[in-house]
Amino acid sequence: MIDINLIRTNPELVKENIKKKFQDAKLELVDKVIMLDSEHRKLKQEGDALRAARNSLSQEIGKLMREKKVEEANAIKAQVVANNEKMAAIEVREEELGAEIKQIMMAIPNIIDKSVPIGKDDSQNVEIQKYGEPKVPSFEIPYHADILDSISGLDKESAGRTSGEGFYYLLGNAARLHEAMIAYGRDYMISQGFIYAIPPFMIRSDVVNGVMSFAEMDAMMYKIEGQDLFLIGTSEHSMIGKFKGQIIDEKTLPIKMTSYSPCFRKEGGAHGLEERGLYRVHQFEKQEMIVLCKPEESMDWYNKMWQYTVEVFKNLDIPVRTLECCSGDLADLKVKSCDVEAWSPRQKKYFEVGSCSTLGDAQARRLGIRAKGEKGTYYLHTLNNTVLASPRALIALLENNVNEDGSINVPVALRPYMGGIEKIYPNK
RNA sequence: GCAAAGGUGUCCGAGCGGUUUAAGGAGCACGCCUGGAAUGCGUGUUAGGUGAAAGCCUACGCAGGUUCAAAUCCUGUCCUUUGCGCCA
Repeated sequence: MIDINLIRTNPELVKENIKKKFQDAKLELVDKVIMLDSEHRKLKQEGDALRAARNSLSQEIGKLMREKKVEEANAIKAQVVANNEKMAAIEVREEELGAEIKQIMMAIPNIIDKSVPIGKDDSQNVEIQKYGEPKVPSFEIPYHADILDSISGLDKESAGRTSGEGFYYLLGNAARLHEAMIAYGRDYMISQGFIYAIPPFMIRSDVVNGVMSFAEMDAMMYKIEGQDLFLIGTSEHSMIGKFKGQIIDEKTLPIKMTSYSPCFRKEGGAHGLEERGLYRVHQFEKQEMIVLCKPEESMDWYNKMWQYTVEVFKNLDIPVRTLECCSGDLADLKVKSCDVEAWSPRQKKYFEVGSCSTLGDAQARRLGIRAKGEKGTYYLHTLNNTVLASPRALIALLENNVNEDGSINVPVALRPYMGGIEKIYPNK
């Protein structure tokens, strides 16, 4: 959600931005909201005048009552009643307009950063960095579900019976590796000065609405029956929601936190869950990072944050590249965003393992997250990024660390979390 | 889950139908004092909207209601604390 003031003072900029995102259908919203806004303000002024009259007349009644001039007071009461009728009509319209304006404002995309490459869709995303050699070994890398099978690490059949499609049991060393990766990601972020948090795994609808659009919510979030609660799709939701409606002392900025949570996603509309694999599932676990900072610092943080993820994957012996999202692929709330992708030597291409975004003040404006300091009170900037999400990261780990004989190298960084094991051997 | 008490500005906290334009304090900012600081004294300081400005409007957890008038009364709801119950 952008500042309506920007639309008042510079509608062309807002329209230009919509065009850059190839959402021309939304262009008319700008003029429409300007119209509604001016009507709304006019009405508000009328309403304010009426409310002012009511307040002063009511006060006068109070004075007269104290002086026991009951008849005079009653005469004024009649005036206020008449006034109130007019006011009620205006207030209804005022509220309608306000709601309509808010709805449109939610639909108008955030202003993207100047540096964002222009492009229609994800095919035009731009590679900005590569780390490690995307090796294709001389032997054929098995499908990750087969690697997992070889170490008796995966049981989707049982999960199908208990929970249905899109769920899984991770077993033995596979489960341990999965948790080791998360733990390593966690400790890496702690070493970078982030505060570790375990947030609520369910949140209320008002928080959900603050962090995503209704359409996104419907496609992603599981709702708890009979209660106003949703299972989180990422801990970003509860971590940013934590600050809803707060005014934060500027001196405590930046707020840097790394959170762990399971993540639940309906994956509605996605082209199917894989039959055997773990690439797209209803439940995964993620170590996340968030930063809340002053507006002028957000771009620096953005660049630092995705580098953390690259560093984590580098330490797990997984080659990665970073792709910047082009304008058309950027979600409406985001100012700039990139995906960190891991190399798949089996598919001979990269696949997404993390996503880093700065939302500018849009999320903070929706949720009412402000800071107070020398320059007064202002909305602060919010950023979020994946440290590591598994089992997707586990897939990358297995494919990049499996040997021709089927054994799996445990990267040095993970060994402390694996009881010192250096290699995992297949048991069949 | 039951019961009681409570939710007021950045924080603490008073107010419990009209004299609240939300007392008082802490914190913060500025000034005086000082060689410099602490202390002390003085001034300012809730947020949002609207307006050129003066001002006006809105908000006392949230949503409704009663009233000429609601922080204050009523209803619902959420949260917190305490006690009881239940439970890893």
